[in-house]
Amino acid sequence: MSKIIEPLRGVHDVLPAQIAAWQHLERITRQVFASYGYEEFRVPVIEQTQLFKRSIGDFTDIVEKEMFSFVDQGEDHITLRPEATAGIVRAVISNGLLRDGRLRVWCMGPMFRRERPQAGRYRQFHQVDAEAFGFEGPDIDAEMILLSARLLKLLGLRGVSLKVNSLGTPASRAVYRDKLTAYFTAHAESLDEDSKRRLTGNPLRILDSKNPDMQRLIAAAPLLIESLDAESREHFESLCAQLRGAGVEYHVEPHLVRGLDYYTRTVFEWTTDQLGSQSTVCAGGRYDGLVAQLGGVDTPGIGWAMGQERIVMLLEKQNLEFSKRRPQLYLVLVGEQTGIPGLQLAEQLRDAWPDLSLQINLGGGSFKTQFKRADKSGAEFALVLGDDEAARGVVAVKALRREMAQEECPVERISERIGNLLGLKKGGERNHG
RNA sequence: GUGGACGUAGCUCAGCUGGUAGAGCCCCGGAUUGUGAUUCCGGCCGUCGCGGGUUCGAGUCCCGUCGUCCACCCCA
Repeated sequence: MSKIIEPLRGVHDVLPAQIAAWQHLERITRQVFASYGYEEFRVPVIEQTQLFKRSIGDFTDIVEKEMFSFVDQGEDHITLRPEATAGIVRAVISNGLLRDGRLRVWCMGPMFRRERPQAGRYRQFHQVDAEAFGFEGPDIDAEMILLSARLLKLLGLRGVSLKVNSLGTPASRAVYRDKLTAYFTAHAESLDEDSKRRLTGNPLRILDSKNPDMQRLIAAAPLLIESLDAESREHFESLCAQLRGAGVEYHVEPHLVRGLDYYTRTVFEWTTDQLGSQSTVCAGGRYDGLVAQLGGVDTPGIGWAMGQERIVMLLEKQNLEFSKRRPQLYLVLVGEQTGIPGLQLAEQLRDAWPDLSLQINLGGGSFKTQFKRADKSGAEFALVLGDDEAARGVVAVKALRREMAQEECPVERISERIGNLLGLKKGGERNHG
């Protein structure tokens, strides 16, 4: 026996027992995006390293130390995407999708960051991602937030709250940044180590510090919202008015800063207090300069990302139950001559009822053994085909979890009988998936 | 990247101050002829994360390493 191979650090398997929560999330996601008229978009998980450096920012933690980057045999510099926006913007430009001027899309898939793992923070993790291009006004900001709110609500989650803020235009943010740098420099002796480091790199991040000793200093710092240019202020106020109009609760959080360089004006974040320090479940913002920065026609953009693992953790924590897909029928086959008739019976039933789930006993076994398996499968009914039934052209039907006497049914009438017993509909469900 | 806790059967865990491992669940089989979930009986399962060291002897002590988790950093 050779040594078993362990999974890489920070990556996880989603086991069959956990899949119901994931499928619930995926189903609701598709449903909600469809209800807002967003189209699904699928883009590669690998891109040129340069793409992320240019979009996320050279001096962000993500680019500086968290990317899985490598040089392939053709000497291309490749990176596993650490987030979705950059790739989507690239794809939108590459495919000329902005010729229509406007675009609303979403995607779902794995992201990769080489961080120190923790519950709710993994090296391969998954995000649901929404992006919209070509909308100048705050109406799209409101729609994006409403969409995320609806998604969280339909997932059944409780205890998430919304924070919003505006970072202004790059120009007004630069003015604020200078003010802030001056303020913190004047109080440099009270800064902790992390904040001293951030003072030169990204002083806005100091505002985000969790250090209790810093809170006094931060509270007295100049507010970004006071440095906003008039247009950004108006944009933000309009957004807030729309949120109120739509009945969405929010808090203006003047210290809310996103870590990626490309954000402008609106930023927002949904958080929970149920996941320890990994409290953000969904976050995003506007990135008006990014498309131009990546070589496209200057087009405003906005987007958000939702951490699927974090959502699933919340679903599990809140004990939300999802209907498990289990077989409705288990076909017990005992005897020398029942193999082929059994297959034919199963296929006949599947032909008749596309939505039927039927598990066939494979590998033989005594009646007792097979009934044990039937029970464990979760099936509603066991169908029994033994030599005796096969010879007489009948199938025995036994209810496994409801009061009903065992009965026999001629093979030619079994489809109809099963359809009645399980309440199946011809042609199957529509709207599935 | 920094600090800390933990790591024993598939799962949940027990194993006192060092003497070469246990329970429950799960799984498999049986309780007279072709019928499950209960009950009873029996059975399988571990290089005690990995590698070194101390010792006559280590799951138990020491060092290293890998992994998980917590906080920070950062972020979804």
